[in-house]
Amino acid sequence: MEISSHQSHLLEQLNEQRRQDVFCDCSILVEGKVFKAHRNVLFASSGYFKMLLSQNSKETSQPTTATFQAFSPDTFTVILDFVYSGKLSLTGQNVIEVMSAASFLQMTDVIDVCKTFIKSSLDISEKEKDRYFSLSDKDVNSNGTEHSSFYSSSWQEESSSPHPHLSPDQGTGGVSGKSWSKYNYHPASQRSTQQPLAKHDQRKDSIKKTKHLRLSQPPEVANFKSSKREVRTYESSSHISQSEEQAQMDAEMDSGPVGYQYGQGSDVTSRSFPDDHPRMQFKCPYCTHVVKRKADLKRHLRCHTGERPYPCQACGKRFSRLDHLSSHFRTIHQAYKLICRKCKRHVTDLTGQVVQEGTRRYRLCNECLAEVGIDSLPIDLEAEQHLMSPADGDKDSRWRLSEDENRSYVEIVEDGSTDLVIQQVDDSEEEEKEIKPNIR
DNA sequence: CTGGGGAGGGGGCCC
DNA sequence: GGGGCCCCCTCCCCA
Repeated sequence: MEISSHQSHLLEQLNEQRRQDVFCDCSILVEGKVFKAHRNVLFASSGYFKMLLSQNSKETSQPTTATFQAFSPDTFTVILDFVYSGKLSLTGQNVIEVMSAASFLQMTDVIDVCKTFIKSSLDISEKEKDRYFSLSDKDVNSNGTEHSSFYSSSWQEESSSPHPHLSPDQGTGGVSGKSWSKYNYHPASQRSTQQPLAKHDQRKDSIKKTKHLRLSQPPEVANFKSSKREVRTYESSSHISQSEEQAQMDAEMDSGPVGYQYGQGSDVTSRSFPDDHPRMQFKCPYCTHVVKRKADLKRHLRCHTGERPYPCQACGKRFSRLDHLSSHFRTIHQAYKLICRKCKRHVTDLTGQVVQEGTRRYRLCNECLAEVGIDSLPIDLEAEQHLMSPADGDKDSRWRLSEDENRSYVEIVEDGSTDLVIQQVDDSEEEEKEIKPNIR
């Protein structure tokens, strides 16, 4: 026999105990404000606390204290209220900081809700939403919550390793003495967190990891991806009514715009970036990257969303940035080195072809091509297909091929002065499949 | 095994 | 705000 109200009642009781400071065995100090809580509850709700308390599980006799300085008491209030009630009070003003705090505290549910909240307000995310929420492998948890696919895939792929570099022992102040008192949370701008990856780009994992570790920063830094992975591995006890949450989020969205500006108020700026003067900052909701310009954030976000709106008209390979497409086109399709890779003789497009081998493209003269074998797929044939039938999502006239440009790739190659034809398209599923082999 | 080069990708920043 | 350039990094391939 099961009493359905038991869980909520229990949580209410715990929340009441917290308010009255009854049996609270944990103090969290956030910018001078002390929050009382129960270790058990924190342990069960946050991967961060779980690990910290696990490290100090033998020291249960002493009340513990944690100190955070990067997020505000208000933010932690939202977090703590969620822990004890399952209700997350998100607004356009606090969502970034709540998400940042949640990512540090490894609270997956909160992150997901924040992510959805932000995503729904992002103009660039419209088509991405379609992709992630309808086309890609949906990840629906027990509450019916949808997770963006790249998050879930990342977690699943690497769910085995406990985060190696997020250890309380490596903490900023370290875990002092018997407990984790003085365990400080570094400002977001100083953290090196792992960025969630686009699902198709697993290789970047190692790239970014190495890069970020090298660039940074204190070793105690929480790895964003691995943190979430860890949290997911743990059985999170923090539940949230998604329908309620969605309704709340919708209400929030209706109430006002959600900006990415991080630190509109000097309070936020000075808190999160203590070394900086109060100025406009744009913080990535997926990682701790901070940029000065909104356009740069928009560009940066593509590395998280996997959006590649710039397909190469010659080979179909897609790029997240126009300048990368231009660079690709110059180096690959406007080949300056008109020499046969094999015999090193000068070769034109009449006497040879551009051959693709894996990600490499090079020229071979017809003779060497015959020696190598007919099986080598001339890239030109493939490219011709693309040029002859531009992508369907060509909604913007400025991306359209001009009459002069709208000729076969063979023609273009023959004159040796191929012009870059740029076309911005939607990321439809079909196209995604079509070009997938080209995306590494 | 190693070093060099090609290619892709991300960030900063100027125009 | 977008385009574009520069710089840097990593991965991959090849000699």
